[in-house]
Amino acid sequence: ADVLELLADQDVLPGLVLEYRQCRKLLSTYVDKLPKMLRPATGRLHTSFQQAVTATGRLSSTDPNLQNIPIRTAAGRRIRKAFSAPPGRLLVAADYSQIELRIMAHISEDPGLLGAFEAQRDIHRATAADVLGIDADEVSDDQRRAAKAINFGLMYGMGAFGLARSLKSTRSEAQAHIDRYFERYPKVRDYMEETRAQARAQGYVETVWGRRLHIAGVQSKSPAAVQAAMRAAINAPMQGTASDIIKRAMVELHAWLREHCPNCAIVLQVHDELVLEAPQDQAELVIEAVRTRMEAAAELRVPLVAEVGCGGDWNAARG
DNA sequence: GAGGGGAGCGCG
DNA sequence: AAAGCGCGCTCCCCTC
Repeated sequence: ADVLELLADQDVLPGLVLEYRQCRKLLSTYVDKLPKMLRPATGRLHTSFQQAVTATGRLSSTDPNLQNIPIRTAAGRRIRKAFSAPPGRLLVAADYSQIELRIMAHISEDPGLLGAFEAQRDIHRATAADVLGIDADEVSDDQRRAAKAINFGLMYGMGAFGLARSLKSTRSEAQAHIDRYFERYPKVRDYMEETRAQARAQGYVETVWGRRLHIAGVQSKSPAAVQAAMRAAINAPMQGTASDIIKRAMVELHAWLREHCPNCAIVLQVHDELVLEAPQDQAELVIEAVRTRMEAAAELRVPLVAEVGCGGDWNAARG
C-alpha cells in the first residue's frame, strides 16, 4: 500500500488498485461476515475477550474481532454505523485523550511535556511550537503533522529512517527533527535510554504499578532482533500502563453501574475506549459517571482526560 | 478438508 | 540486518 501510494502521483492505476483493495477488505471481513455471526437468541454480535494473550496486558477480541471495526475512511464509518442501540436506548462511547503520551510525560517527568499537558494544550501543536521555538498559533498544518508523527513514532522506538518515511522527507531532516525534540524534552531521551538498559539487564520492564513485561529477544545473537526488542521495550511501559488504567476504570465503572444503573452495561472495550449501552433517559447520568471514573482511574503527574459522547449508533456516539 | 505460513490490512 | 509498538482476520499457496 505504501508503494502504491507513492506511485499514485504518476498514474491513475495505483489509486484504483488501492480503492479496490479497500473495498474487498471491508466487504469480506465485515459486510459479508458480521451478519452471519449474529447470535439468534439475542440478535446481537458476541465477541470473546482474551485476557491472557498480549505481551503488554491489553485485551484481545476474537470471533469476531470487534476491536478493529473500521473508522478511518468514509466507507469504514458506514460499517461502524451498523452498530446501533435498540429502540429507546443509546450507545455511550468514551475514549482517553492521548493516554500513552500522558503516561510518557508521567514516567519521564519531563518538564516541557508535563507543562504542555498541564496547560491542556493541543499536544501536537504544542510540541511543534516548543521544538521550533515559535508561538502555538504560528504552527502550520505541516508542522503540526510532523510533530504528531514524532510524538507517535518516538513512543514506538522509531528512528530517523522511519520518521523520514512517514513524513516523506529526507533522513537528515528527520534526524534534525528528532535532535531538536530531545533538546526540548531531554528527560524523554533519558527515559528511553534507561528503559533500554533495564530491558537488556533484566529481560523485563515494568508498568507504573510494577507489573512486569517480559521482553523477548534481548539476548538474541541477531543485532536486528535485539534492536526490535529494544523498540518493544520502549513502548511496553506505556501501552502496559494504559491497559492497567482502563482495567481499573472498568472495575470501578462496573461496580457503579450495578448500584445506580442496572439497565446499563459496558458492551465493548477497544484499548483506550469503552462503549456502553444505556436507556435513553439515563444517558446523561452514565456519560458523567463514565467520564469521572475513567479520569480518576489513576493519579498521574498529568491529568487524565476522557472524551465522552452518545448516539443511536457507534459512529454517532463518537461524533 | 485441515492446518501452517506469509502477505496484506482493519483497529488502538 | 533492518529500519514503528500491540493485536486478529482474509486470502492465497502449500503440505499432509
